[in-house]
Amino acid sequence: MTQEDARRTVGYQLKRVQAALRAAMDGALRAHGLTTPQYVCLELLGQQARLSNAELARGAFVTRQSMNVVLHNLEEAGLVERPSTAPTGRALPTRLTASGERLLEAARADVMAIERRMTSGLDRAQAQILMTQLEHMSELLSE
Amino acid sequence: MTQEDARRTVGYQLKRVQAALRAAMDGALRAHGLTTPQYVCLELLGQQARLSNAELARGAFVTRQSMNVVLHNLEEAGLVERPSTAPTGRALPTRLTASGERLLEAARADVMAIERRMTSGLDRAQAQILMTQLEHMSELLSE
DNA sequence: CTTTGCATGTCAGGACTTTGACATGAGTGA
DNA sequence: TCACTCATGTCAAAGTCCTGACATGCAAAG
Repeated sequence: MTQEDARRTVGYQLKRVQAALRAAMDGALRAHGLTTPQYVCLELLGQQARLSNAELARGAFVTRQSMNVVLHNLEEAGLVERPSTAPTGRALPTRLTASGERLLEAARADVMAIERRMTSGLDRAQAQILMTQLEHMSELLSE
Repeated sequence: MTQEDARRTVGYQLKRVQAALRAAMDGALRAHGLTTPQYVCLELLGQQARLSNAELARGAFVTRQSMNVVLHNLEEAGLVERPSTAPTGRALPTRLTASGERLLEAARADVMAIERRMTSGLDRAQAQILMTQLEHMSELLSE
């Protein structure tokens, strides 16, 4: 067994790419005053408004508690708004503010550039296959 | 733009798989009394002994400080050993103990099973291509 | 109607990780 | 020889995140 063997697993390379991606995103988002979890939260809200804290947490793969502090920070910055009282149940549906939408659009441009750079070695068909494979792998692990 | 668009990026699916993988590994390793970072550390040492703390940190994609506490915990558990004084420079080359090797082998079996389950939708050739693509993506992000 | 289960928001506490900083040792070039 | 650079280990402090727990509100089964 050579020294390379453990690094030659899909799991290890997955972690390596994810670490590099996270670092790249942190760097790019710093210019916008955002952290990566904050950006993910804005992105989720940009695609579907009225998401609750718990739904956002699942979408960002963090706990409700972690998303809660992210949400509070975004609210203090005036980027999102939540009703002070729940319209139904306990869920507080969150929305982007106007400045939140503007910041999201600006930040998204930089993040998309990173995504394109990361996948610049793949053509569109390959990228599509890769994404399908990744989706399948998630499902295989969750069952 | 539909609500699915942001989730349909390679970056998002990457994070999703990595989260599922981390959860699966945490669950499997708990039976061995190990955390995922601890296992990664043991695995790196199993393939190449005499690695320094800084080298292990880079291999596990964490900071030196984080790896340092991992190493101290492993040392307390008698799974690794470090010289109290540096043979050259400041680096303290770490080695697995006999019980560390035994635990690594037992834990590795479970982790490999997870890796196989994750990639069970791919044949050997596809898995190889996937790993090569991931390696390339890391390099594109780091440059 | 009651009760049971389930999901949500929230609090407290602890564990883990990082940022920033500093001193030490090795190698390099002037 | 000497200053400079680089990498390493280590300390302090802060931030981040999670585990565990609890109360509230809705829905479904009894």
